[in-house]
Amino acid sequence: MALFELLGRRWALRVIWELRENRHLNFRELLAACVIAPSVLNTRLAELREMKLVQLSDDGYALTKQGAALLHLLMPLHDWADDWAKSLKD
Amino acid sequence: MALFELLGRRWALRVIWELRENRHLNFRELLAACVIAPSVLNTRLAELREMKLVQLSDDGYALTKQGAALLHLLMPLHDWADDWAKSLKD
DNA sequence: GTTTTTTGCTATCAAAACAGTAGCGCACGG
DNA sequence: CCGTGCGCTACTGTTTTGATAGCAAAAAAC
Repeated sequence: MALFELLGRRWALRVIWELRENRHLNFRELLAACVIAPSVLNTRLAELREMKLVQLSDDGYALTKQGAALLHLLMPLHDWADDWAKSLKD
Repeated sequence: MALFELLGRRWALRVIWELRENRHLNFRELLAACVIAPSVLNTRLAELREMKLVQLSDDGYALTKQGAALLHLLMPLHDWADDWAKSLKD
């Protein structure tokens, strides 16, 4: 389960999420979107690039084909999180 | 996205994974299954219990209904990880 | 063609999280 | 009592993260 090791790092999921819908964000936009320290963002981006989930193109960072596929699987999780958050309030 | 904060912690996903298929594992079994420090496992379990994803019953730790629902969404991710791991070797 | 701005990224250092090992307190069976 | 198994804590050292400042290079503006 190398995936758990990758996703079980702070901001990994968040970065992928911010690049949803084929968004292209540059370093500083990602920085602002996540509200994260640049040093951490940089190491996380390096890992995600190493893993071929994210790539840096001319107009900013974006998901690779595989990254997009992963995000696609993550979407239902997002809906679940809403219900879950609601149920926690009880 | 409070979910990202929860899952973006080491071993959180792994613990949920180890409790798949309605398994009931006690503290030491989880310890052995994950190969993790007891202090970390304990804080992770505390968080997961707080989040109502895991519960401690008479015969060990197990997923709550919501935890099981989350795991269910995580399963396809597991399959994807296989393909992904293969494609990384190229 | 030299300032100015923008961009990806690094340096530094403090705080928090994690890892590894030992062991405690409690319940239960004998 | 005494051992066993349980959930869990204490302690110490390492790694990761957080926060701020700033650099080098390229593009833009003047």
